Formats: sequence, structure tokens, C-alpha cells
Amino acid sequence: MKQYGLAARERIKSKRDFENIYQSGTTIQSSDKKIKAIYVVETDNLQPGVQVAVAISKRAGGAVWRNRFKRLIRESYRLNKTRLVDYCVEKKQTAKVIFSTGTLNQKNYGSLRLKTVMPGMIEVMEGIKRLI
RNA sequence: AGGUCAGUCCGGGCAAUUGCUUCCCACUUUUGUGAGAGGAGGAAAGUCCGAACUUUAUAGAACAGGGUGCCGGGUAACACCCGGGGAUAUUAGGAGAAAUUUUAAUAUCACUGCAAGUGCCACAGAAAAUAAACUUCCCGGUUUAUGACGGGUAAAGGUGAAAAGGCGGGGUAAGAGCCCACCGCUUUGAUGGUAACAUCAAAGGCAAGGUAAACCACACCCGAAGCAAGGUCAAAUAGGAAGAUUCUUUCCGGCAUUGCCGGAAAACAGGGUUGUUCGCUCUGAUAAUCUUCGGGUAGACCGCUAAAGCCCAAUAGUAAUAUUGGAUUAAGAUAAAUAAUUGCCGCUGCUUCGCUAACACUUCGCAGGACUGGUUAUUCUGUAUAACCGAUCCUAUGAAGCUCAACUUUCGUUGAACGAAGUAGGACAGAAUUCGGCUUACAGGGCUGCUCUAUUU
RNA sequence: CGGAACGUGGCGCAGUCCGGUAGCGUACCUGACUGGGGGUCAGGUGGUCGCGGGUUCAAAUCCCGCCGUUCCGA
Repeated sequence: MKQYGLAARERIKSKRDFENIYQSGTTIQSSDKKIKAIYVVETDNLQPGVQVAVAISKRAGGAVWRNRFKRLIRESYRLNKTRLVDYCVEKKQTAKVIFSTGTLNQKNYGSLRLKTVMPGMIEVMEGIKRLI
């Protein structure tokens, strides 16, 4: 497996998973409330690891803005995922996480940069790791 | 040289690292790994029209409903495009006393019909639609006179968005298309034009206010739903159909005693077919177990990208466009890929520094390469090759010329231009079955045309 | 991606079909009744009818184009 990759296997795809996470998941936010995440942990799984998805509300901005934000979140997850994944494999758990916008929207930040997204992401991922 | 407007094209480039995805090849038991090739737009947007495609209906008909509306052409089709005609508005000029008319330029036009029918036209005004008569005007008899009464008329006044052809003359008691000239209108005919329509002539004698983006009439077109259409394969759970076994209530008859056998009933309602009607058509009380069968959800695959395609040339046509020939293969995701970061270059704005030498600029030259078009030659023809000419781009490079404006006696100062460094900005916007249009959003830049301004000749 | 509906004072709604005066409840302001508050009564303020064009003498209403909000279909 590539160290900084994000293959289709590591993403959440089925509708049932989404419904399950939104019903029984735990929400966590970054300190500046830009990013929020909702996750669920399953212990009895054959392949331990982390599965991820990004969900952005239509209210947040136009299609171009939402596309860019999603790509930036995925980029920052890819570059920082190693510690979280190793931790889950150690404990033989599967974590399913959906990242989403907090207060961030197109009116606040018209043009996004990776610098504005990365610190919040790292903070949220550390928080998840602590809580598992 | 700069600006407005119109049309058209582009809408950053290159490299490195890290990733996603489709196709294909190799390795691999699968999962995967590696190499190669490809990977958002002019509007992909709004979803406003038109089609292709798919399902449904295939037993249809009528009505209802929706759309379009000068003429001709184009197209698969259109509410789109091209050409023409007409009307309206604005500006400028001409004619006329005026109403009005005419010429030119520009812009706009859902531009059939209100001399088929029905409806509506607030307020004001006498009257808002088979006209009518408030004030005035005129006549009559009556009265001292005014007035009132009976009649004529619609020219003048006033109201309104709009008042029943306009204007001038004749005519008259006063008036009136009552009569006449000009203009408008209607009808008929002739000429030109495929046609819309235009021009001319004759007649009518005003009959015909506006509104159809009011109902409606006329002509033409449209069945409905939409890729979440639809098709194929197909877990788990629940339910359906057929067969076998067991099984409900009421009534009648028989055996006969609370059971068995036979027959009838529980029943008129609910659907389907296009929204409605006609017409057509389907279903039938009901529980449990077993077996078989079909439908079908999650999921997977197909639909899914080669098409009314794009580029170039020739021919036909005023043009839209068509035909022929050549060249080319160009995203296909599905909780949804097409990206992120860094560096260099290029563009625009701001700040600082520099100054006659360089850079840049202008003029005259010149070498090589790329790409494209034309001409000629070789060749039976095409392809191909070679030579020459033209446009564009890239790389390298020789000679000559030179900073500009304002203020100031000068020194110089300020600004522009140029160069260097730093810094900021870099539009609108993201395929979702596919095309043709329309509409809307858009920093900046290139080219062409028209026109305006400034400078030089 | 496809298909529908709505937009009118601060708030919730009529009026749009069939064109001419924008109205109702509540809120707000003023006054009266009360010793005061609440309540009742009387009077009043407040609306580019989402935006831009067109038709018409005249548009919230009819037609066209935009903007925003909400709902439905796996």
C-alpha cells in the first residue's frame, strides 16, 4: 500500500454506512470550528484500518468552491493519515469517519489554501485518536 | 497613438515531487504491482425551447389541454438562423399656414383577425359605442324683455388615454361629405415581384374608437413520461402463484346424532386502459405446513460515449447552409476522478532605487529551425519528394539613431517612459445520456471593421 | 440529474383567475377609562407588491427574462 495514497478501498461508499454513521456517530470539532468530523468505531472486523468520506453542504458555496474544499481535505488527510491508521491497526479496529465543514463557507474564505485547512484537520485527527 | 461600439479568437505557460481515475500491455492464484496513452467549458451554468434515444400506449376516436403566428429560404427539429417586406420611435434636413407628409441614419418590433360573436374601457365628462346633446349657434310662435317651450344642427367650448375622418374652400337660417380640391381610409382592376408588398388608375362617400401578452375565431404543430428512462444477472428477509394435506360461517337435502357426504350462498365492489366520456377488459371468502415456480430489493453489469462530430480545402448560393474530397480520434466518474504543493517565466497594479552607459525602442540587414498555404517540376494518376514565394512563431545576431514634457537665467526639481528589486492580484465558473439553439455571468489580452479625439506630414 | 410551488408593512396572510381604491390580524405610536399596571375603546404611522424589460390610457394582477427560498423523485 502507498504511504500517502488514498485508494478506493479506504473510502466510504455504501449508503448503509452513511446512515449508520449519521445515526449513531460521535461529532468532534476543531478549536476554531472550521472543520468537523463524525465517526464510528467497529471492533469485530477482518481488515482493520480507517475509512473516510467528505461531505459538504450545498449551503457552503458553489460547486467549484465545494470541489476545491473537498480536495484540500483529502490532501491533508493523505499527508497526515499514517499515525491514525497505524494506531487502529494496532488495536484491530475499523474507524469510519466523515469530514465536513463547520463555520467555513464561501463568504468567509473566497479563495481557499491548503494552509487554512491543514491545521484544523491535524487537530481533529488527533482528537479522534485520543477518543478511540 | 488612444477611446466607444460591433464581430471573432484566447482566457496563462514550462518543470519537479506527491496523489486520483479510464483504457491497454506485462507480471501475479486473487487482492494488487509496474510501464505507456488519455483526463472539464465558452458558457460545462439557468433548465427556457427543439430533437435523438428509452419505456409506456399499441384499440382507437372525439373533446379537453399546450404551443407557434408578415413573406421566402435553411435545418433532424425549433420559440433558432439567413435574406426580404412593413410598422413604430429618436435625431437631422426638406415641403406646408397647420394638421401632416417626405428623405437619410440608427434602434426596436409575440408583425394573423376587433368591417364572426361576446366581454371590458376606472375617475372626469352631456355622451365611452344600435351614438348622444350640457353650454353655445340658428329658426318658430309667445312675451315689453330676459326666460321658458317646440324644433334644426354638431362647426365652437369644456372632460378624458381615447369623442365617430383631417385641412382649406363653397354652401346654409345656423350647420353638416351636403358639394369640391388635396391627404387618409375601404373596395375593384392593372403592372412589377415566387410571396409579403409596392406603384398607378377608377369607384365608394366615411359606413369601420381602443383592447385578442381579454375570452375567442382562423391556419399550422404537439400522445405521455423521462438515463433516478430502461434492460440483464441476482444474496438475505418478507410476501405472491400452482399442487398436495389439514381447515371457517350460513342455508337446503340425505344418512343419522352433533359428525359425515352432496349442492348453493357469503357479492357487488375494487382496479387497468392517457386527464374526461364512450367503448373494452381484469380480479374474487380464507389460515397453516411441505415442494416447485415466477416477480424482485441490496449489489454488480449494460445503457455510456464515434457523434445531425471537429479541422482544412474546393464547388453551389447574396447569406444561413448544403455537397464533395482530405485529415483526425478527443473525459467517462457514480458519496461521484480530472488535483495539491513548490520553483522559474509571462501579464497587471503599487512602493523603492537608477540614469546616459547598458537594456529596451525605431530604421536598415542577416543565419538556422518549426508549422502552414500557394505555384512549378518529377511521376500514368494520387500519395510522396524537391525548388521557389508569402504569413506566423522560436533561437542566435550585425550596423546606425535616440530619452520625452513642464517649471527654471543656470544649477536643478517634478512627472512620464525604460530598467532592476520587493510586494499584491490573476475573471465567470466544474461534465453526470447526447446533440442544436436561446438566456444569463465573465479580470485581462490578441485580431478585424466602423466611428470619434489628439499629434505629425 | 430531473420535476413542482412560493416571494405583498417588523411577523403571519388576503387581493392575482376576471387590470383602475393595496386590505386583515398581530406588533408599534398617541389619547381616554384606572391611584398604577394589565385589559378595553378611539385615532394614527409604516409597503420600491423580489429585480429588470414588454403589452396597455393604466400592471401587485397579463407576457418574457433573471434572483432568492421551499418541497418531491434513488
